[in-house]
Amino acid sequence: MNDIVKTLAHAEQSCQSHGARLTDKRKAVLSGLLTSGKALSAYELVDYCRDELDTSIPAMSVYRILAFLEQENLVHKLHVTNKYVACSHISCEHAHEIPQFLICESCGNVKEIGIKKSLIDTLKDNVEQAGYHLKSPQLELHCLCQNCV
Amino acid sequence: MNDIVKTLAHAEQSCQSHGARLTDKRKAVLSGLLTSGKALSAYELVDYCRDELDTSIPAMSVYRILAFLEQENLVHKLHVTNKYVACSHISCEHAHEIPQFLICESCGNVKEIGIKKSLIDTLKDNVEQAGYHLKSPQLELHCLCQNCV
DNA sequence: TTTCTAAATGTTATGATATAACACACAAAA
DNA sequence: TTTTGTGTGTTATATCATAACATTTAGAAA
Ligand SMILES: [Zn+2]
Ligand SMILES: [Zn+2]
Ligand SMILES: [Zn+2]
Ligand SMILES: [Zn+2]
Repeated sequence: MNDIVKTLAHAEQSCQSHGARLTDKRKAVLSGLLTSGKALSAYELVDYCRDELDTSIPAMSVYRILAFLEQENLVHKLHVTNKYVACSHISCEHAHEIPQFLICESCGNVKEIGIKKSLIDTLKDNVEQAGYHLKSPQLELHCLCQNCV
Repeated sequence: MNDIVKTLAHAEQSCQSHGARLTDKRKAVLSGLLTSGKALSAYELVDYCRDELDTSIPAMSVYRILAFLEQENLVHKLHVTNKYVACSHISCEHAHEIPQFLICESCGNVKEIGIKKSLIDTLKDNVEQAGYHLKSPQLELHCLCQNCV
């Protein structure tokens, strides 16, 4: 059983644990993201499912499926690029925290990291000092990955 | 002479200082952003120029003008919302640094802040530890402003 | 099993954001 | 005045996303 199959099994487990259903189509979309290892647009996922899995899913459905997967914390949306990535912690036991992303500007690879809480706290302080309240410290940082530096 | 007119004069000065031209149309777009005080989309700026300034500028031109204004550091693009804001430091003398933004999720107001360099350095360290290289530390944070908390 | 219901998916239309390609206008330089 | 480059207009099209309504399907209730 390869990693992706294992991860999909974990994802299914996680959904079932609170009565949500990871259907075949939802699995197809999630596996597309897991396989590519990078961020893909909804329409790129339509293409992937058609070309690689021989599964036709209209764009509208892909958007709905992505919304479901986001809710389940199996997928995250990158707002800066309007693309979607599989969560890196699907197989982890710990509760999911607010994620931070390093996005390679050159090749599109994305790494989901946990930034030290102390740094986030300092950031929060900075924001409060400016008279605002930080709602979601999801950072999406423009980077270069090791291969592309 | 009100604040916006002053700021526009500063902007014109700044352009002239290196041979760039702040044309009437470019001024119209910039003044739209300055007047609104919040982030606007390109198409919202088309509407603003038509309705408030009686100046018809096609969307294509607004995009080109925004690209010009960004290059001049007079405007910044918020990637998370695909909107544009006037720079808060147009009238400042200091060189422009990479900006950070607090975006109110509720009312759309945007505050451009300078986050402490030490914090950004720590962030950079975190990113390097993850094997990536931070290219642009422009942060765009989802917040609530004082009015909306 | 059959019927009912809610969830999931399909279909069609449309809106919103953005860029490409080429034409035209106009101001500064030669 | 002619030339040249910059700015702007026009049209077409790509890309991202949602609304509204129809149909299918899975699971619960009868
Ligand atoms: Zn995650
Ligand atoms: Zn890369
Ligand atoms: Zn600025
Ligand atoms: Zn607000």
